[in-house]
Amino acid sequence: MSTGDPERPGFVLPLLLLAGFRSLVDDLHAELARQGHPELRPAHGFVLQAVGVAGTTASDLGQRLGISKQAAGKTVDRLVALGYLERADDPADARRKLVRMTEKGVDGLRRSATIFDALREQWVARLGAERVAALEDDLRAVTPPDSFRLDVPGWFGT
Amino acid sequence: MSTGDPERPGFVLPLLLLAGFRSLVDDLHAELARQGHPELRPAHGFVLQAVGVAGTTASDLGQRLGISKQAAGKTVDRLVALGYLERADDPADARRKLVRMTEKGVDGLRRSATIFDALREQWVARLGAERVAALEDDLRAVTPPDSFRLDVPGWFGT
DNA sequence: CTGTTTCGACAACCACGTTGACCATCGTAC
DNA sequence: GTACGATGGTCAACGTGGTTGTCGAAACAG
Repeated sequence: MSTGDPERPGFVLPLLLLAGFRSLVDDLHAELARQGHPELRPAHGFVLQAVGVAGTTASDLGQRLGISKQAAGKTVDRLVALGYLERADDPADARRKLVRMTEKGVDGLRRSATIFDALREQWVARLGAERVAALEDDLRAVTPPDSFRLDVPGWFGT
Repeated sequence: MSTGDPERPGFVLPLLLLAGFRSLVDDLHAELARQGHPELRPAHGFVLQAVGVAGTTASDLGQRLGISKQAAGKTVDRLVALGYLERADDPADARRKLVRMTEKGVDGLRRSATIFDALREQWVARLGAERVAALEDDLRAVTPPDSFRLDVPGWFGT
């Protein structure tokens, strides 16, 4: 931080983690915008990932993301409006509405993966493959295995 | 991710970074709640940090956090309502309203620092001091030096 | 004294989350 | 076969953390 205060050691670790994450995500979306997906927002990639190629329902999506079914439904609405997802009726159950990726959605997700791979390569180029692998191993060791959620209540919120 | 898809290598790095950050922040706020600060939200710590012991103004705060002065003002409103910040007139400039931490604010910030220190110690206990230091060094090497911002547009937003 | 800049506030809006309520449908148990 | 509980989707109201645009009051430079 730029504030002139103590700079307790503990503060820098979370800040660095956040900075690393933000750095990757910012770079990803700058590149995605260049590749024809300027509307894709950081959270959208996670949602597309959670929808998966097989498709899902809003309720299930909510569970996967650790958010309410209503929130999941709203997010799906936005992605549908942007053309990344589409809804279809489930012939076997009239209550359910299947959520599937469109071609555009698949393209966005595929490009995201490719760009993330390239960004990881940049880290490897700068740090060396072992350091990056060690970083991942260490983070895996200190984070709960189920923490691939994307709830981030309110982001940071509520 | 639990989705049965390719698991491109690039995807896991940002996810791990986020998981590490979230893990620290979640633990921090669980402990802060236990220590009498249940209302403190993740973003608030960064704001208090940015306000600093010297105090500041809403506009300046916005610049430090990389957000608009209006957004900074609203955040200050909330922290004031919670009793963590207070506003005072600037005797030298009738336009400005100084923003300062209250005793409660100082207490919350001090406790946050202490808890973060303890959490870092847990990582050291699990990974060893050199690995944690290496992790920090590596992250510093791959993130822009100015990236201690807390804008996170919209979270992840807008 | 006048014009420009700056600060704080207000209003409208958006993204993303929350609860609570409600209706339609499905599956089961009787 | 029907009544009933569980499930899926949606609507409404709300909270938080952002955005932009406008505006008045105070400061400052000419």
